[in-house]
Amino acid sequence: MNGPTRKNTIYDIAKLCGTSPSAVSAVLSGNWSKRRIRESTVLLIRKIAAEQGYSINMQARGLRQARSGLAGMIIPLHKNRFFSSWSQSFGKLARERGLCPVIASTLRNPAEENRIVETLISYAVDSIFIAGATDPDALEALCDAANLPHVYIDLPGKNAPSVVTNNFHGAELLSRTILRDLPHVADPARSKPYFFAGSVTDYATAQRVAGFRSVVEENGARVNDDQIIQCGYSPNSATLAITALCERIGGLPAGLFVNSFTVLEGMMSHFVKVPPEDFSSSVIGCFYYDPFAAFLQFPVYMVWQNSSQLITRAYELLESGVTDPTIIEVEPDLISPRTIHQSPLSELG
Amino acid sequence: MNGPTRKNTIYDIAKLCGTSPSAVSAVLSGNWSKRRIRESTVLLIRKIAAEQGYSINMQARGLRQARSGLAGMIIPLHKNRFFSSWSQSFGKLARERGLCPVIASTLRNPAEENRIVETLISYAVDSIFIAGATDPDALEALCDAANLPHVYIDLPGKNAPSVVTNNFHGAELLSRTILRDLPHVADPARSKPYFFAGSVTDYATAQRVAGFRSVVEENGARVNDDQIIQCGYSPNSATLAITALCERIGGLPAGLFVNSFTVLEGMMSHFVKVPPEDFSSSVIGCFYYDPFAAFLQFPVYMVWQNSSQLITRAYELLESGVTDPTIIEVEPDLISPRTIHQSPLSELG
DNA sequence: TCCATTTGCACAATCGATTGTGCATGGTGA
DNA sequence: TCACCATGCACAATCGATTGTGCAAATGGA
Repeated sequence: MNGPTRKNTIYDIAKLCGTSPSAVSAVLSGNWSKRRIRESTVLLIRKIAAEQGYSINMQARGLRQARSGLAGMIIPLHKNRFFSSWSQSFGKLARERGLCPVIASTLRNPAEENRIVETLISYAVDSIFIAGATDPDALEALCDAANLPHVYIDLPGKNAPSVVTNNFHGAELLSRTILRDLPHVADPARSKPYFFAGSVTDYATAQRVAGFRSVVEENGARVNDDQIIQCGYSPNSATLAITALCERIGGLPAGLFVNSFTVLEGMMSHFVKVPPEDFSSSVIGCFYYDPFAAFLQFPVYMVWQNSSQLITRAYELLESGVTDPTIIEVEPDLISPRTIHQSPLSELG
Repeated sequence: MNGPTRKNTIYDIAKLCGTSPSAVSAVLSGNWSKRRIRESTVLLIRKIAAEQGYSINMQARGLRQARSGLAGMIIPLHKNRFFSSWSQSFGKLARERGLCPVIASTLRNPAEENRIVETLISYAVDSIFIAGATDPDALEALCDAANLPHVYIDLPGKNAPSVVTNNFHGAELLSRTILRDLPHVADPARSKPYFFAGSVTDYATAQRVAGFRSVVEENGARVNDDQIIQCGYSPNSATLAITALCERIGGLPAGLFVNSFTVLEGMMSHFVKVPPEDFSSSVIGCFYYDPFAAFLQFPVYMVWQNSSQLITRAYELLESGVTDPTIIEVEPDLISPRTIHQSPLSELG
């Protein structure tokens, strides 16, 4: 509208109104009553500011107030249904609080994780949500040095509060279902449930393996080492791993506990070569929910992790000022095959 | 390490080094040679700054330089494979340029779109990528008033450059495949291909319908209005729409062109009730790629949109200083059923 | 030896907001 | 009439960086 040359400031508005910049600031920042600005002045300043399309410079405000209004979050990846549902909730809650969300992905690269947290600190974010960090302790040190409130999501940190999915319960739920439906197979090697783990050194995976183990033992059986298969998280290695297993035991196992979405994705490349009828002697569960996985050629039980709860609890922790390493657990849900799960965000598709 | 009370500034570092703050600034911002700072001084300042864990205050720098180093992007939704692959590329390229990505989701709400762009302007982002806006012109006005460079993604704007998928070509590719494989069905109502459109007022959808129509007419047939079904984008309404169509024409149509991921998701609720053998007289294509959709109970042809190219081109436009309403088109690829497409990002799973 | 450069910084203004303080002005009560 | 208080602002310092300018000391050439 005005001049494309420069954005206007409270000084410009003040000149146009015939008032001082401090009056403009007081009016536009909402504390004009504290400063006893006359109502007519308030209206005038508001009118002129609106006419001029004034927009506050948050850098200047942040500098003065030592509070940026930015809410930081790091996630491993945007391009992932799981993490992106966290960002979605995070962004929503940030906006509701008048904050501007800054969500950066680290690509699971520890060096990049550090750099990104440093960047967020440079921009003076008021808090950080750390989700799926590979080296939480290093980030912890950075945040502590900068005196920056932070909360861990899904992977607990040492000296700060965390919100995690109750992986043990979720794994129990899924394992019980698998064992309940476990078809009878004569071959002992094929009659057992197998756990495709990605990597058991992950916090979440370790908890899930524990839940799986507990349910198997509840049923009077035992879990041998060969039932826990660590194939990493890349689809390719998952393809190789399931192919190798099926060759070794002479077919699909009676039960499959798949720990991750990418592992299931990789298995698909093997499954398409399996005759459909073979799936009738196999029950598959995945610690992950996907609407298409719900409609594959064979039934898949899934676990849905409540991302909205996860983020809501994390904000609550932050706002309650907790800094102890409290851990809050959120319960996941079991989703039956051929079910479209209606998450609170699903209508946004 | 030091005091948890306050972050240290160039003034603190200067005091510790016995130099002036301007020397510290020059050294840490990299233009110490321009300012003829002695090398020994450079090393000293760097050493002390590192020891103290100094981190620059980007608010102060941005205020002074009138350049924040923030790269803004708005998308409708994080929780969507499609948009999140854009954010992934956007974040990567921003980081490579030393920028901090700020990606906000608008939930397709025009009011929120406006508020978010205003917020980004307040934070003085250096540029904005506008993806999937519902009201591009309103955002255009805001950006123009703030003199802010911006590029449109996937949906062209009026007065600024845009990068879009070549929806016409993509639709031609998919339509040709559908028509090539179209099974012979006696019933004329069932023998035709149907286009499930979401809403034809969308720019992208209109282009795709045109591509579909062009291929059908190339084959000497015509597209009747009842072949273009506008069912919105919610899974629920898609379920109802496909159910209604199948009832009306007495079964699955010979060809189905599904315009969107969420529409396909909604159709699944109907498809699971369809006997598997019925799919043999039907060919399905979807303008969207999903690894699980690649392995459904029936074959689905898919179109993969090159998100990495889309974003790369957009950065190129921005950096070349183009402000005309140029439109750059990126070619999509056809993906056959039972194929896992290896996108440049897929190894990150 | 002396003037002219060059070197190596320090000083102070500046970006645009917030905020502590101070000061006219007007009204009120004694 | 005068002291006194409330009202309605304006002034100036401040946040932490950048940057134009100035100036002493060192260096070099004649």
